[in-house]
Amino acid sequence: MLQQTRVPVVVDYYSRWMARWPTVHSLAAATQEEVNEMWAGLGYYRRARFLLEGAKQIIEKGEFPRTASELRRVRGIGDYTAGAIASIAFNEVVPVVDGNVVRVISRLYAIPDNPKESSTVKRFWELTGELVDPSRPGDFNQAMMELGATLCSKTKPGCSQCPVSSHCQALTLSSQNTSLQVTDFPRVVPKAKPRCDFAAVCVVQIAHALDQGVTCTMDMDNLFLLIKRPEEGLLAGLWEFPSVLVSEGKTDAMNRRKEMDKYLRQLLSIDVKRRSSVILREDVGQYVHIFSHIRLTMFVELMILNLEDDAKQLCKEGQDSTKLRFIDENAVESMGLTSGIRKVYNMVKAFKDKRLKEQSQVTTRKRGRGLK
DNA sequence: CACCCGTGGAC
DNA sequence: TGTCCAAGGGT
Repeated sequence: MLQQTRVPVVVDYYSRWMARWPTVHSLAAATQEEVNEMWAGLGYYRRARFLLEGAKQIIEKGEFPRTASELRRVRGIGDYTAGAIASIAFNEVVPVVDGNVVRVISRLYAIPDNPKESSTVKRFWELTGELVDPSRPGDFNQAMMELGATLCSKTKPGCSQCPVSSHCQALTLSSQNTSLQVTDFPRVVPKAKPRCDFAAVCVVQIAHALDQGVTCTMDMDNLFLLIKRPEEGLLAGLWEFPSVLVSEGKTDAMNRRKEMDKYLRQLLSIDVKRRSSVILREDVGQYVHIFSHIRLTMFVELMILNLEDDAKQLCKEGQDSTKLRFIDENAVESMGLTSGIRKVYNMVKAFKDKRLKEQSQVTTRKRGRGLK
């Protein structure tokens, strides 16, 4: 959980996770779906899949791996995690190199090289390996990480209080050369700008047959259509509202609806337009979700349908419940959604609330006139 | 080696 | 408001 994720973000997830799956055995018996739901909102969802795979691997093996090289073979465990478990849990004398250690080491040895380059990474591991305290490798590794996380911070290092400042070559250099500072280490490497994607998102709500008219759109029994994303790639295997990527030049309302209609037709095996009465279809707004490598602009629309009975039946028959589900409002709010999809849902909900308020005002005014 | 894969807190 | 990046790993 802590891979590329800060402790404060993780703690609650960790508690819930460990309460539900306290042992490797119990986790190995869980389903991918359960694991996804528990992980929802934490990001880097492959970690959840790998953790489940890893647990199964270990059960298959029959014993928990106790050395870094054995741990390294488990799914989702790389050099860092293998070293951390081996040293902290089993006292193996091996180093760990995470983002914090990279900062500490690159300053201690005044390493000007690109910290992402493999040769430099190799050097970090070698240098840290020379320093590990053989009697307390776990404590040493945690101390190195803690030093990097606190005193030896990225922008404001507390060199005056640092217990190893007398060994720090970056500090020495900075005192000799005014143009060079401790914070120049590790070298900053420019990263690629995120690409821009555009998506049409349609929150499809199936109204009850009895519920005619917009006044019923807040009915708790109304169903939302959710789709399971492909098992590979971005947000793999997670649930979302029907979405289609559109090219940058075709983000206008007409093109978006055209693409969405095509998608829904294929998805539900029916022609939505012909087999339903559209109670409401309206643009809700757009939301820009920032991933680490993608800037995704989502154009959100709300569509409330009243399907003909036979079309509803077709939907049920045509739907593969492992890829497509109709879920009521309560369940949507309690289920595991990605943070972007949750944002979209809240947007739509606010939109409906506003609509309902406007409508009740209209009703009140009408009633007022009637009484006169 | 370059790129893919989320999220939110800090500054 | 924008930028950075965290207890990284896989392909």
